[in-house]
Amino acid sequence: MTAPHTGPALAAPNLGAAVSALRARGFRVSSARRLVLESLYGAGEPLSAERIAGGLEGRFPVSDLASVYRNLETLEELGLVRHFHLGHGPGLYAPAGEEKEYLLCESCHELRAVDPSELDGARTLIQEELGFRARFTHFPIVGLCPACEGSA
Amino acid sequence: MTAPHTGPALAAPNLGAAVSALRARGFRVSSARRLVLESLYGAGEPLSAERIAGGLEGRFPVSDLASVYRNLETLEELGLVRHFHLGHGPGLYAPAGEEKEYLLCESCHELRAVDPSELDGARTLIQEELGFRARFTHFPIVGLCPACEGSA
DNA sequence: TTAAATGCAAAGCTTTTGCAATACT
DNA sequence: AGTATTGCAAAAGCTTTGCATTTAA
Repeated sequence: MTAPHTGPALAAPNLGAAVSALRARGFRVSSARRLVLESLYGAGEPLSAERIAGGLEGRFPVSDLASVYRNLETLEELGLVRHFHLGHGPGLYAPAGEEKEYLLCESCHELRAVDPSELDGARTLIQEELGFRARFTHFPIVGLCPACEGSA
Repeated sequence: MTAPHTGPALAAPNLGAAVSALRARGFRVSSARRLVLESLYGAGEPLSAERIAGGLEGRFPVSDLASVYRNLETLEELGLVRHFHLGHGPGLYAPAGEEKEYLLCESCHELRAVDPSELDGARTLIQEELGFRARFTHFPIVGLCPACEGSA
């Protein structure tokens, strides 16, 4: 928690840039920390801490879960990583940047990832009507998918 | 979990109606179960299971946490109760019906409850554009409140 | 009477914390 | 060399489960 430096969010487009950002801010690049970044950038999908610590089914060495959590926290404070929740399971982590927003059907539990631009209409409307700048990135939008809405 | 009857959701406007609904469906009205309902209808605000079991600061007798959870689950399956999450804390429970939807500022953590009608514009737009019927009742909409949006 | 529901204890799952040992810079 | 970071172990916070006992109907 006591970090050499803490500043505003910055997203890195790839592993190398993330490592540079760490060094530039005075953070060490330990093997455990590098492993977390490699997993996140290598997976191409959001990961749970457990999955990262487990080595991503053989693609990476197994590592300590507590350290993974600590690194994810550090990386998130730095703005290199974000986490979100899709339901009652563990939190999911991904490199900051290429955010997706999620629609979760409360009936059939189908999960649909959409590009933020697809929700810009709603975002604008909410901002105009309520003054609130919505980011649907931390929790999914829960509701009924077209199929379940139809049969309701 | 093995219930005498399970059917579609029904909201009850008050304690008496909820008790009747229970009986009508063949569920027993035990003192523990009644206590959960009394707390939920009496509080006027969403409650955690822990708070219900704790007797709501003296307003009700202390009861068993596991039973509270089991009853909340039963009542939710029946459609008399719903639960939602506002952040990383425990789930919150309230009588079904008078739903609120929540806006949570990710910067100052201000929580704003809004009437569902205030989000109907956005709901309609999302339905038109994505075919998805959004209910912002299980997770809050996370983003920036007017004040924090202004200073960003 | 009898099966639903309780109360207690224990465990499960996710995340956090304390601390001595290690390793990055 | 000095301190950020690790690895291990233990605990914390929320929720679920097993089971013998109680109780509503």
